[in-house]
Amino acid sequence: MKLLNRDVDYAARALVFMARANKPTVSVAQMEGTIGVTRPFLRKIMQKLHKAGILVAVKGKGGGFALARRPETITLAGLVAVLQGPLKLNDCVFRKKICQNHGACLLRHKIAAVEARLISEIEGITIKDLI
Amino acid sequence: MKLLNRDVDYAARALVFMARANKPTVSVAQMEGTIGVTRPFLRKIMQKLHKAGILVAVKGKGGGFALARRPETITLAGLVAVLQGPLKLNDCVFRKKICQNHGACLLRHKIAAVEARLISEIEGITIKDLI
DNA sequence: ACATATGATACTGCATGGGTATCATTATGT
DNA sequence: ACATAATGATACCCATGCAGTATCATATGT
Repeated sequence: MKLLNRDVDYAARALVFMARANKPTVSVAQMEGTIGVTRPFLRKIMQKLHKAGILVAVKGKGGGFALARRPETITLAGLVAVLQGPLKLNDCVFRKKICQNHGACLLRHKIAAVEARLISEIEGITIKDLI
Repeated sequence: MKLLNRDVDYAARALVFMARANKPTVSVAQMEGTIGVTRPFLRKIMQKLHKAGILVAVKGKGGGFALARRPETITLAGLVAVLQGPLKLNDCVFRKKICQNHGACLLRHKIAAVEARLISEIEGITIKDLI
């Protein structure tokens, strides 16, 4: 099981790169070498971050992306939510059925608590922490 | 992302069933209805648990499985280890390469800490807790 | 012998993640 | 105007892993 998929991993690196760059915009072409990923792949990630309001995009020659917020307000939990969807440690196999098995329900309950703590931990990690 | 796959989920239910049954052995046929899973599928899970030393198996008519240890010593972390492989939240995309990106390494470091806490939490959940 | 168990293994179908390709749109510089 | 450099949007492919099935071998109680 992976907590972070590659999108989140690359996104974190790209955002750190941008936070350090201290320029109006940074293009994907300027990052791809350092990040170590192909341009189309990184672009797809950046576009998702843009749609999510984490990045500002400037089209056209000389354009690129910029952080839409300060690094300390961009959390790992936010990146995970955008690039992986919500964390659901608690994906119950019962789904639509009514849960008759008390043991399993206790399990849900306990896992939900673990999930909540996990989320609060990754909410506490920001891009600023990674610079 | 799922913390627990179905194997672990069904395994937990089966082990709780067995702990409650208070019989020398419980066969898969006796459990399948309550657990809500087909016999061959549950058997595969039980066999893994047997190989891992969590269950004792008795072959032949009237046979079945029994817990090899007391419920309070069978942890969720143990089931995960057997049925999903080790938790690696920290699957670094750099792998063989030397990590040159400081930001990413800070990320590893922080995720490793999260992982350690997560594991200790699921080590604290036992079958006895679910009965 | 037969019915009932587990042991072991191989196979299939499907969902997901990782990654690529393509075309459209927008802005800049000459 | 035109070439260039950038993002926007989408569709697609492929490898992997999960979920589930099927089959045969082995052991045991009646």
